[in-house]
Amino acid sequence: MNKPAAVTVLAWDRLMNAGAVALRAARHELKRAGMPPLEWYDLLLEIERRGPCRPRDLQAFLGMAQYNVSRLLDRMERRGLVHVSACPGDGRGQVVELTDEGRAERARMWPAYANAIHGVIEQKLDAGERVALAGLLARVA
Amino acid sequence: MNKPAAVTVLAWDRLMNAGAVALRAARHELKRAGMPPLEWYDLLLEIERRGPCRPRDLQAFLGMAQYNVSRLLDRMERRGLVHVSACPGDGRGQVVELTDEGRAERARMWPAYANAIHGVIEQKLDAGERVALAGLLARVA
DNA sequence: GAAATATCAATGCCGCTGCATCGATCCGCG
DNA sequence: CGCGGATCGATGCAGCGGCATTGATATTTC
Repeated sequence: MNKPAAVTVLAWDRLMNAGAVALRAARHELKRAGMPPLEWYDLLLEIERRGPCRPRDLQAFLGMAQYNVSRLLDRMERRGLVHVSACPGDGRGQVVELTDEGRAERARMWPAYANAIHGVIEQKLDAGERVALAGLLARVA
Repeated sequence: MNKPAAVTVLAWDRLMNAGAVALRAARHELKRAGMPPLEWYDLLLEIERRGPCRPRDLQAFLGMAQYNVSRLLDRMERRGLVHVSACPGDGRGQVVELTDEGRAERARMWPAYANAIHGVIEQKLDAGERVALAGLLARVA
């Protein structure tokens, strides 16, 4: 069994904590602005960046569970943010693409999201620290 | 509106990512070992450290929602890990304390939890980096 | 080319979370 | 003391997430 050093546990605790704080902040800002849940943003942005893509790819890129992608897409399609169609060349699969409204909604969400990012990162760390943090966290994930 | 700098967004992304990775690892290890959910550990540890305490304090210390504390305690009491009794001096309140079984369960959970910590932090960062990371994250949260 | 295997996505079931609200108790102020 | 407001914790309801399984199609194997 691995008995982690004290500093390891400290870093872990702070990571869990900072992660929770960041999550809460993002959700709070989005809710405050009357926007959809945080997960929608990630999905919308991913599709916007990659163009039309398949659910199983979104699943892989975003690290989501298969059934969550399935249901999330379902909800988002019902609100007209994405369009899901059969995949040419693979009868099992689908292709997901953004609607104009989806693109617009993503853009509307950004300011609220940005507020959270600003409050959690920009307001608390100077430029050098941000670089250092990004570097260290890159090695973790 | 605050338009965060690119490095700010990068740090944010990596924080969200690392946080998710850590969470997944911890939950995975606990599940693999047939242990209770991650949240139970935090609650058990908090009570173990502070001694008997009141739900509303646990709520504050752990940053949980009131109703989640309430229901979590309820589940844990039913499994015999904590004991909840009326609070002397405040007819509304309660006092929560660990049972022996609660203490034992917390101890049993630790190795699985430690595996996750080891895999996410210790295996990926050297001692100096761990200190640096802990320092930076402390400023965030 | 037929049968076994793997991949893709959906879904029924249950437990947990978020939200709003409630009942009970406590506290402050006149 | 008595009333109004605050605090503590529980809970009904609805929505989301985890798990296991299914149905459909594609791919591999012989």
